[in-house]
Amino acid sequence: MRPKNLEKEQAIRTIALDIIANEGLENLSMQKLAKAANVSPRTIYIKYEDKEDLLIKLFITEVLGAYEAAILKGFDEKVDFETGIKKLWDNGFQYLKNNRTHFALILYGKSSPLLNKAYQRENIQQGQFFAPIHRFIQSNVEAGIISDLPFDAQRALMFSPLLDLVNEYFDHLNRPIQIITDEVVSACCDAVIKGMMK
Amino acid sequence: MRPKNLEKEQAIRTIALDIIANEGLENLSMQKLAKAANVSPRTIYIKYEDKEDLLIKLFITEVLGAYEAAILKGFDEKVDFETGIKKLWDNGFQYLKNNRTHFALILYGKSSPLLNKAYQRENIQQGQFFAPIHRFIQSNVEAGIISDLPFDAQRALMFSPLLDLVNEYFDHLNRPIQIITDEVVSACCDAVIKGMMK
DNA sequence: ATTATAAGTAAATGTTTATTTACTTATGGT
DNA sequence: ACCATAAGTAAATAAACATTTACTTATAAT
Repeated sequence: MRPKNLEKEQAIRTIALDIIANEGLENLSMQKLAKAANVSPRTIYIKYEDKEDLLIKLFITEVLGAYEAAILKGFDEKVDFETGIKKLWDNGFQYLKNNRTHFALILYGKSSPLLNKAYQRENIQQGQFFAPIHRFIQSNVEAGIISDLPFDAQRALMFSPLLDLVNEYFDHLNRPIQIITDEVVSACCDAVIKGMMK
Repeated sequence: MRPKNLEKEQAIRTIALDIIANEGLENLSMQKLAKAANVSPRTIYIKYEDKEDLLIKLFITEVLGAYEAAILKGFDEKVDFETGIKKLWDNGFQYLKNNRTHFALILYGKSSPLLNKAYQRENIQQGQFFAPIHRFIQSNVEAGIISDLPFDAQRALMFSPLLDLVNEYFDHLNRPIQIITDEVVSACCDAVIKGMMK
């Protein structure tokens, strides 16, 4: 039997992310995607059941999976709180600013009911995404180093400013001066750490 | 001449927000909206130039305008830092949790290129949105009470955890126990304040 | 070399889309 | 009482949409 052309599969995913980042999720159509990826519409349906299936797999596997791997790269749960958070922030900021199209879909994951439901399902059923971070927070709460709050609240305090800063980073990318520099990000990380510690 | 039916105008806006919140921006169509609002498609085009115009006016005027008014209600720039932030957080959380459909469009404002550009334009040209907050931050920086960072970074530190908490609030709304209570939000606000202060 | 089979294509399907055309209705000013 | 006019409607239009049909192609196993 004829083997799958993995380059085409990758082209479909990459170009789907491009279109979503540049024109918006609401402007991604299967025909536009097929044409841009130099592929017949039918080919997309060989690899994905339908549009919803494509979007969910793109979000969960391609984007969240890679994001999780990047953010946890070299992260050691046993390290002290400040060092750990700094590592996660540094990993996260570097990854997101180098993967604008991934970041765009992550943002849609917070807005789009379809993607949000998929994320929720994934998060509840598997409980795997960010499990090391969950344990890291837990042990620091138990050691009395940070305040005892629900994990969802800790996560909001820890990561949402980072995502917002990346958003500002891209907004400012094409202006005369870049406001969101590595130094600014680092200072914000310090503020987050200070806020969470007892 | 026949006068405008303001109820119909309001119905169009309210139901557009409903559809966006429940089905997603990508599933809002003019015909679906017209049918749901009990109005002819043409009627929408009397009030708005096209779909883009409708979305931008919905976002800027109906949603961001109301959000700004709500968050600044009773806010006094002269008050001390902690009191001021607590007021803004309380106003913001109450407003957003009572206006789920508005909140949904605010989230899309971060993802959708169309709305994001509109917000950026509005923010740069008028510089009015949140101007009192800008001054509040500025004077607290000058008084040496909080760290000196670019305003966009201060805003990220101050408000993005709040938006994330509202998101979690709605995610948990239909589960046995609500995790994001007023107490949790208040504790997060304390963390944000502590982090920003020198 | 042949063949079974999944991968791939171009073109068509019926539906939904944004927007318009041609017409009707309600009302403030005369 | 009427009329000018903008507000409103139902139905139509052409383009774009997700998905399928009918066919061709490449290759691993025989």
